[in-house]
Amino acid sequence: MPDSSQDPWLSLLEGAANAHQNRAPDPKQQRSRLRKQELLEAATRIFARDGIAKAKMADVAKEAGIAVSSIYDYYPSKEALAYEIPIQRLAQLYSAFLDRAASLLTMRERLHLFLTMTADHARENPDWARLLYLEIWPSVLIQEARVRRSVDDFGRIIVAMLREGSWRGEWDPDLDPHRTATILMGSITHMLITWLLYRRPQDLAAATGPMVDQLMTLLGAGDV
Amino acid sequence: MPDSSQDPWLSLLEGAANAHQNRAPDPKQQRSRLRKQELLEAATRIFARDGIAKAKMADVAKEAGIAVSSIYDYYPSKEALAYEIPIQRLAQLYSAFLDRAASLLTMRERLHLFLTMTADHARENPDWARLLYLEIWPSVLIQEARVRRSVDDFGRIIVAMLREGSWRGEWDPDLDPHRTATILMGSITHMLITWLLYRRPQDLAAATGPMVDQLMTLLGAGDV
DNA sequence: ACCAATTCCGAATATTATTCGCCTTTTATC
DNA sequence: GATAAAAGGCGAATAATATTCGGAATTGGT
Repeated sequence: MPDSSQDPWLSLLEGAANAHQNRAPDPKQQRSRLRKQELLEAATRIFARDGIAKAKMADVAKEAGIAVSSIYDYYPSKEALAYEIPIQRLAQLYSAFLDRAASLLTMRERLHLFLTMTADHARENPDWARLLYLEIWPSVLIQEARVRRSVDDFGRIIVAMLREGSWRGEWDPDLDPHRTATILMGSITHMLITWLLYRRPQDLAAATGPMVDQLMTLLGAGDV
Repeated sequence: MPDSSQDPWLSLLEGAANAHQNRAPDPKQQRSRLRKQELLEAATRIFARDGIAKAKMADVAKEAGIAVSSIYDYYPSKEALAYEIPIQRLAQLYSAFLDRAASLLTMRERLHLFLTMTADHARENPDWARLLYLEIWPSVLIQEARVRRSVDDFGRIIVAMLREGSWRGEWDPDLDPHRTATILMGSITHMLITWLLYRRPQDLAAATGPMVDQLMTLLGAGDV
């Protein structure tokens, strides 16, 4: 295990990758654990199709093949059910990035990878992405700490990587990390939103590379 | 009046500035027209505070000082009421930009002004901005043509200005206008979302200039 | 095989958007 | 300024749907 105490961005990332851990223990019976996961996946499909507000618990129950009232044995409310969805997969993304980032040498490469993986992750999980980017990310209503943290970690990771790169001299040390992070995150999420709503660009995978390349030019050249 | 047939971006902008025109005629009685506007403003406050989904029509009615059932004399549903809000003010923004853009000479200056005015408009109308950027813009659910058009016009205007600037040689003609527009819009809206949710940066007015400047460097230098 | 905990479900309950019927106010016309 | 027609206003139903409740069925451990 790398010594994360030396790298603030790394320890932040490790924390984010583990943030999905429930405080509540898993259900006792095996049947229940399976059902809980099935239910979450059924809910993802229904919520992505109809939007959280308009989706009916009756439809979720039918999709999952259980009774409406049984949903409440697993999640206390429709909201709680909806908010559980992004947490798991965001943590997966952070975790996968953690693995692959280790073998890279520069922060520039890592930043490039992080943005690319974010787009790929959305492309591979479009239902989840609809829910996250179109409904949950910008929601005024989310007070629940775990959700907020998962989402905010995204920005914190980018800011930390930008700081680390400045420190290492990979780009202009005067670059404002928050402003630059806003540009990077905003551009990627806006590309994803456009794709989710209109399927443009048609070939998201092909469009991601040039987009990230153009964004990286913002960083300019460093003194290395 | 300028000859908009020569400038695609200009005719687009003129169309957008007039898009708020209702097809339905205004109510006959003056009392009613005032009430309708008051109701819209009361609804803006309540929806911004609670979110559209959680806001109660009873609260909107109380805020507006009328009976719940009277709301339905003006708007056919809660959704229709919510969606009316962004249309009006977006058209105001486009219209104000149209006025001020006329006196500028370069597309670079116009693009700069458009982005700056967008941020200022949100800062001056935070309730409206919460509704637009946090709830309506990314909503999966919006099929209503007028709302969708108002929002999409924003992107179309930027793309048209980018094309015009390329044509005039103000920047690299190979710049992909859609990709660049995604970066510009995404960055600005993400900055606004962060401000609306967390009030960071604290001084949005002061942060807007540097943000727009940094974005404009993406365009590079042209052959002029 | 049996017990206790868990899971499941149909039937209430509660909340809230929307509709309805009737009364009041305004506007137009003379 | 009287009157009728139209528009505006509201309290009381109605309807849709999230959530709770009580008890039956299932499971896992012994």
